[in-house]
Amino acid sequence: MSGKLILFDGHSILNRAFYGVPDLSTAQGLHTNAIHGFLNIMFRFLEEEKPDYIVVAFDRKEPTFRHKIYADYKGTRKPMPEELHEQVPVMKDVLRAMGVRIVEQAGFEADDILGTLAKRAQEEGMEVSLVSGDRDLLQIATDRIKIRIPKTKGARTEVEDYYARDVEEKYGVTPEGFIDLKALMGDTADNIPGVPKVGEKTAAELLIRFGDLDRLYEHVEEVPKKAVRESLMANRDLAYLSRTLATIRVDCPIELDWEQARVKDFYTPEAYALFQRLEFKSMLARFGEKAGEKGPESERFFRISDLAKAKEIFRKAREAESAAFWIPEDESREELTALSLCLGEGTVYVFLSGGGLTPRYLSGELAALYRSGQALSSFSVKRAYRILLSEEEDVKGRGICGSQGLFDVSIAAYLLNPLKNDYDVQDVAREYLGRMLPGRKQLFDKLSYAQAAKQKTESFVSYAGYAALVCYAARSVLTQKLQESGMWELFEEIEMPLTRVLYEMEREGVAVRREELKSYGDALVERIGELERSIHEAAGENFNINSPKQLGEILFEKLGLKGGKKTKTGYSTAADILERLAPEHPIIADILEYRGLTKLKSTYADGLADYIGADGRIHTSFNQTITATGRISSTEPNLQNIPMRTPLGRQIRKVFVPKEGCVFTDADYSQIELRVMAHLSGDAQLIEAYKSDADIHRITAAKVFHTPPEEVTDLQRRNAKAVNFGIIYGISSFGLSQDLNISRKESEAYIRQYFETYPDVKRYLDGQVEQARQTGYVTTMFGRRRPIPELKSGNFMQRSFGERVAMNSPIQGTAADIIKIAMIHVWEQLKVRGLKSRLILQIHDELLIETDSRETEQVKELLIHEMKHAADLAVSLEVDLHTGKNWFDAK
DNA sequence: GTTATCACG
DNA sequence: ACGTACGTGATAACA
Repeated sequence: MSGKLILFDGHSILNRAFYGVPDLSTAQGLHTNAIHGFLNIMFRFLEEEKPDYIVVAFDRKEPTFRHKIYADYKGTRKPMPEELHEQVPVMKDVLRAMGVRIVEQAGFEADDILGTLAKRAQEEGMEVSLVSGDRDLLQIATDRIKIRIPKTKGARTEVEDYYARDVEEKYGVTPEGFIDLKALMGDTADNIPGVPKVGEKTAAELLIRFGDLDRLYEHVEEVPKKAVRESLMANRDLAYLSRTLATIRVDCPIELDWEQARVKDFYTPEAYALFQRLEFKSMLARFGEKAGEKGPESERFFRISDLAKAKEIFRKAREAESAAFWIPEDESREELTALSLCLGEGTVYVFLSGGGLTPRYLSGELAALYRSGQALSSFSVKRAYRILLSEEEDVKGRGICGSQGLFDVSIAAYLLNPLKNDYDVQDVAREYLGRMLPGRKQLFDKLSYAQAAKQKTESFVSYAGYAALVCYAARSVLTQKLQESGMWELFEEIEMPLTRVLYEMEREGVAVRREELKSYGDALVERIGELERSIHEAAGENFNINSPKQLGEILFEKLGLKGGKKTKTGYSTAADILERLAPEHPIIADILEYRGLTKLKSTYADGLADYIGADGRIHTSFNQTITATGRISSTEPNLQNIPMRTPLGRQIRKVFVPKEGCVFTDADYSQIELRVMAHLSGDAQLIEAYKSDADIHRITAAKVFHTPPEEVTDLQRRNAKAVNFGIIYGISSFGLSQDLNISRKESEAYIRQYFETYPDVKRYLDGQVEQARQTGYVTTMFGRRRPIPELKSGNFMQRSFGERVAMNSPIQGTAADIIKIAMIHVWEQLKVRGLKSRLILQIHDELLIETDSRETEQVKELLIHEMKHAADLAVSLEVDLHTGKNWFDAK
């Protein structure tokens, strides 16, 4: 019999993967990193070797024959961490689902099973590879049994291969010699005793001189060192016992027909379902490749370029129950070179411009379909508005912000699990439709998306078709899940209307004075140069101050400042560390100033300039599916982190200006998160504090420090403020002590006193953690969920993080919900009142309106009103409003 | 592509 | 004993 057998040491590879792969877990909180790592290793070897047979061996938890002869065998071994332990049965399920033969046998270890199978296969004429994470198995290497040990070297994994001759070459002993070596020196990992006084060196010397254990004992008198000789003679039984323990058995009574181990198609429906449950995205892609070859996805998409046919289809579309569409992503024009439309499962049309169809016609038909009131589902409705709204801005009869009946698949998927990175076609298809679609890479092969779109290849048609199909099919599934989880109203009344608001905010953009931005940057350059010279002089050499590595070496080695290591790569040079060091050396102050100025220059002065469009305005993107808590984020550029806290940085806001005839109106919520917490906790003291309409930090300081409010010192107020923030972040005494630069003890006292002052706040926060433990998630006032898988972790750090998140997310999330509601109401009011003023930016608790000078009073009134009344809380929502001729003045 | 740092709420 | 504040995005350095 010939053929190739590959054997895997189950626990050893799983163990290696567990410690080598960063923590991963599913939304349900099941850890999966070891399984993922195992499969990666396994696939890698399978691809390389293309074996005919495969077996994975596992240990059983019952004692083995070794325990019978030596009770302490493996006695020193620590139990497996829970995060790994829970993965073992799942790993076995995965292998079974893939049709991989698992062998385990009571009374024997995986090593014995592997040894037995390897020898048996060799005798039958097979070639054998044995993959294991540890070196114990080297003893069974021969010239036809190759032991393969994956090693993680830096980021890559390398494999060490050992035939018998490689073992001799590297270790100077034969594979059998390995057994005797262990018998003499013992093994702490397995708790094999060995002979006292004999370590690795001595054992190797003895074996080189005498050959093997038997011959060593025949000539034991010839051992030169007295101590060793006597120990050997006194511990003869122990040596032989150790040898037995160390010997891998090759005669286990295993019943295995090789046919049961034959490599078959791993990509079974069972494996698919399991991978999906484990959220193994990249693994599922393997099914996609297979699917591409075999083509079980046999949908046919109708390719349309004929005007008469197109007209007929759009007529049908208006009468269909509902429709889903997809449009190309990177077209900024208000016309369409391609459009796909799904009117029911199996009815997908892909329109391509050219022939009788013009881009103008396609976009017009889609807009008309929207205006007809047809329910439409799509990915990124926000992006689609440029087409949907191309003919007229106001759409009557479609509810708030014209979004009624529109369904954004990505947003729905985001609400159901906001922790994911992507909500694209493949993700949704996999997650909610149980279908693996070919990814772009597979579909377009070497072509980029843009090239494929331009050439309108067959694969482009199928990509477009799938996208519409998925939108259509996902709508009902996602709707049901949103309803079941109590998030339908959140979706329908907040998130969907918001798409329109954000679309128009992005389209409006904000005007930026290019020349002023330039001169702001130029002014920085001079001072940066001065600082650079001064720093290099103080250091005594030129180096790159921007490199934390080089800077750390200069500060902590050359200049000998004490800072120690803080990051895994070297010294930390973060600002808070340097600030503590400032009195030690004048260079520190310069470095901090240099850092601040270069940040302003590169990120803001230079960075923003690249985004000023031909219209003199910056159009950021507001993303609605990024954050875990429900906030929106801003990218390209990020306009939510424009400097504010330092006087110089703040100056940059002067370049953000309203257009001719306008002023800026800027309104921000006063301590919205603290007020939300007062409401959610129902704490009478905190609510009362807010009703008194005074400085909350001062009142808190008075209560916490038992001082009359008017006698509260600045320091006390500052500390109380830090505690207030800490509470919202999911307080920890360590964090607070760091922030205030005080001792752990003092911060603990602050926290204790805070909770004594506001007892229901404590009850509330504890309740959130408890609820998260019970259900796996927390919710905001408006039903938004955040799953917290970290709470199930066995890792203290992860679990603590989960607890803090459980406390913070409902607060941050509710505040995010409230300002979203305010934005929708403000947008609507501007619209119904027929005002020219426009909402242009949102910065979490702040709204900026480019206000027509004749409308300032109206805008002021409506903005304050809508923000204050966006939600009905136990405390009032207060708003600070300013106007100005630029963003600096309006804050 | 990842890491360290720092800008904002 | 563990080693921390919550949520983001952009840049430069370095692998």
